[in-house]
Amino acid sequence: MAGAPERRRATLRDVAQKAGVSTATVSRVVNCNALVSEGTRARVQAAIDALHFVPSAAARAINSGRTHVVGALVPTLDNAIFSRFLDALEEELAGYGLSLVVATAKDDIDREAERAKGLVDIGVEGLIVSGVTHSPVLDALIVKRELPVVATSYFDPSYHLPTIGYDNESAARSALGLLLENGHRSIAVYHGPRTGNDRTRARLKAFRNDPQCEFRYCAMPLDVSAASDAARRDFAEPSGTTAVLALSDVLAQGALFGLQALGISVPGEVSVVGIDDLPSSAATTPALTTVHLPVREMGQKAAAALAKWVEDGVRPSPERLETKVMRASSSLAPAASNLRKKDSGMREIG
Amino acid sequence: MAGAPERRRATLRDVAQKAGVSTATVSRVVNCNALVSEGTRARVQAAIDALHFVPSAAARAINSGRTHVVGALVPTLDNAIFSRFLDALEEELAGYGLSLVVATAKDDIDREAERAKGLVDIGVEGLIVSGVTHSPVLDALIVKRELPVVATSYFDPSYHLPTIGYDNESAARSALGLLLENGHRSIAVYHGPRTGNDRTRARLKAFRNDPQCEFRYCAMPLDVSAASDAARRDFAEPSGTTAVLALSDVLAQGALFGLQALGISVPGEVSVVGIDDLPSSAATTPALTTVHLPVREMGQKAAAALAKWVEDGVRPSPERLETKVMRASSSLAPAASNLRKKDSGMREIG
DNA sequence: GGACGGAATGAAACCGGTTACAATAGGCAT
DNA sequence: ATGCCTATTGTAACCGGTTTCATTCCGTCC
Repeated sequence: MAGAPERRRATLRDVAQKAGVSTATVSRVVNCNALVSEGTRARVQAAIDALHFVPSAAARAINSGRTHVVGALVPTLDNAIFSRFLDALEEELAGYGLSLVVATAKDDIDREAERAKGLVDIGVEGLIVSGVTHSPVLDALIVKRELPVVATSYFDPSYHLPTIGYDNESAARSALGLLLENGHRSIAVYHGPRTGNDRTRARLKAFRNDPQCEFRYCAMPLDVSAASDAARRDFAEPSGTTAVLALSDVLAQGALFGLQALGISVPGEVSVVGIDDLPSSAATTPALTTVHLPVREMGQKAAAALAKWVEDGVRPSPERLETKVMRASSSLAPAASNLRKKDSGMREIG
Repeated sequence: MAGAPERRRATLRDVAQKAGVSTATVSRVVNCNALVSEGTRARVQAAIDALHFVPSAAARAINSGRTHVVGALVPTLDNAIFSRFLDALEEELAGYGLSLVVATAKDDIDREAERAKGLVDIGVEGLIVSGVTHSPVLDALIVKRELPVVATSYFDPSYHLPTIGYDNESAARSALGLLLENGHRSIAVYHGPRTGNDRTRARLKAFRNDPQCEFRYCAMPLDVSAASDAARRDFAEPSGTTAVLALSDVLAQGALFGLQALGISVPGEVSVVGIDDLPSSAATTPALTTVHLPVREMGQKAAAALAKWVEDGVRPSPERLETKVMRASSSLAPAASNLRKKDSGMREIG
């Protein structure tokens, strides 16, 4: 048999030897440095091709001190709102020559810290995180490494990391305001898990105890089916509740579908309002009344801010992004009609 | 003024000097090597803490020859089916100690190749790609680097890379079969862009020219609103079309919503069938009849296969994952009733 | 004809870790 | 006291590139 087919990948020295030049020259060729004669360049290039030489990223990184990789920690990828954010983030980061490593925290700050540790271990130069509630372990890591970190989906200029996001409480208040203006006084509030998710907690803060308004809070997994089931349960019997305010569109859509399954008219009998403005929320019938969260813009801004921090050492300022009510009278109607209906009889009899 | 506050990050040698030991000893402490006495370990640890020392990922990578990073190239993140896949992929990869870099190809093979180049430049040890149609540039890169690459969302054992996925044509045929069994003969086929997307092209192959069955193909952006608009346009006037077969659930949901907006009963008047089985497809009213694509399972299998290839050099075998019809009679009903309706008069008159 | 300047190239240090191997010291049996 | 073994630590080579600086070779100019 012939000798072993040489499994180790070719190095710069292999190429240099084969081309009969020094490693410095090969390095120059690889980096398109002009200071190489045409003949030499050709000879080196031939050696490179023959040996299938590809420079080692690690060796380069060790010299430049740069890895050109940043990380993003999101609660989950399995939710359109985060994947949309990441889509914009990735796109924009690529424009800055940065690659994006993703890791999911699953609403668990310990897991988040652990994953962050993993990202630092592979050499990320910066981090994007969601919200402002994190493990002390993560905070320590950030300080120790002097790691550029931008917090998103939240706006809080007093936070120790720059935040680029929206005001969650105010978004929820916008949604609530719509319902109150329309005379709704008995409202079911559908929301995802509170633990490990400060965005949800912030949104819940919008519901001050209001003596003239009754809120029924329903926690559920962040999942269309869960909200659909909840609506079917909650509205199977007439309850006097005239509206569902869902703290995220996934749940609002679920509620809408659940109500439709019961044959309850939206917004004729029950109004539904969401927060997020997913792409699909504009297309449901009726289209969902919701509060738009500018997640694409947030992805772009966060990418730009982190890139500048990583490249130029400029720590970004917090940025507040505006939310906006969408389709204010689509899956939302005045409560009056509903009250009338409630007076006139029970649904299962009528 | 005092001397410059020393901006460079501390290195192993800094720590060694401060602790009065050799770099080898510090390295041992960092790597929890047992061969260090308790006293020395404490002294070194103190120095590490004092200097905020964090080892360089690049320097480690250069020694181990491993970066523990793999890349995934997906068409887009802004579609629940891919983000769901990535969610499973990331989770499973983490279990193997691998981090995931994502890049979006946007259905453009040149952009895909360019992004792949970027991933290799940062040192990924392996790659996940979607489909089997790629740029020669990418193929060359794979060969040159002997890069482990797994192709997903597609099953083709004859392809030069191992594929882990489902048979797209067969999935489409399952969906079509349902409609045919139910007597539908005039079917609108809603699908996303054909260019740059071989999954869509494969699904379209299911529609052989069938003399007794009439297909109307409608290409549109992969987006709920686009399909909703299309349905509103297509079904505004009675057309004899009794069903919509959407090649992805995003479009099926859009069609469903569009039909509902027109007041057309689904499946009473028009049936709708999709492919994907998104989480939300189970919750719509009516729930969507669709063909389940096991994307979570695909994520897990792809992660396991790539991990094994990267770690142990074992090239995986192709794996075919089974698709499955879901809710066969939910948004789908026999065409007979519809034909009757069609005979009895035009909708806008009746 | 000798000094000068620029282009092409090479030698070697260096980046920040890991690790094979050598060296030293202390404990214990003989 | 001598010899051997082990535990601990240090020395230095090495990983695969980049980069500084020196060197060589030419063509020119005076």
